[in-house]
Amino acid sequence: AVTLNTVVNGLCKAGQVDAAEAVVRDSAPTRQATVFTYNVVIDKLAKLGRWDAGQQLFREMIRHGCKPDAVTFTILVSEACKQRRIQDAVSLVQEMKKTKPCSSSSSSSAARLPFNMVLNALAKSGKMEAAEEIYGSMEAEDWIGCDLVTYNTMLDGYFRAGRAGDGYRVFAELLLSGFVPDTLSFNALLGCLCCEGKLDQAVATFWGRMRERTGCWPDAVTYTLLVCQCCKQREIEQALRIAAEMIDRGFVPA
RNA sequence: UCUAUUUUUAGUUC
Repeated sequence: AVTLNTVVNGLCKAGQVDAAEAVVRDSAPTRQATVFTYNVVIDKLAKLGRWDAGQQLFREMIRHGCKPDAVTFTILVSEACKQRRIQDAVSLVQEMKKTKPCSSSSSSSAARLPFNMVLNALAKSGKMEAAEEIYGSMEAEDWIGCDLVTYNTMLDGYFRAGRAGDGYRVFAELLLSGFVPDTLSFNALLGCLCCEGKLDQAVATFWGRMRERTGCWPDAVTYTLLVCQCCKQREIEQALRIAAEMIDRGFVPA
């Protein structure tokens, strides 16, 4: 098995993917190929944009009793997202949920990665119903779970979809799960408040809750968001106050 | 062996 990995790895590095694929395929009856072996080739195929070939090998590994791990799914999902094949990415992650890859490279955070990637792709394309479904299954499965990135991604999705109410709900869920919101969480929350026209609450949050016991500070995004929103609402005084702090802290106006 | 996993931008004029 070690030598097979070495050969396959070498072939891939030398750009001989087809040969590598053939070697892995021929070795199937001997069961010498490990997840690692398959991952190397599937990754190379993905990098070359050969989606179908990658899928095929993925199916083959399963058929031959080699169980894909979190890395396998990450390879395929990241490639699917890159190619805007959102539906494929969703299907992969659903399949992963069913097969529940265990041990080896499947620490909880490794398992979470492809799910977060899909969530991001969905949030970016406004498909929040689909995102919500995945998010729900992450919460439900203890071997996956949600992390700050998960919550921030959902928050951002709802913010850009203009769905403030759902944004607040996710923010509450973040807190309920015991996470401490960071600057990104607050930026999305502030965005939700602004898009609902609750500028006063956004400003209050900015000066208050955001810096209390969270240890997080406004960043360039926070300042841009609030200064622009204040200007839009003709709250020039407030805009200037915020801009002043921004300058104080060494941020340069764009 | 994988990683595109999370954030912003007003008004004016045309």
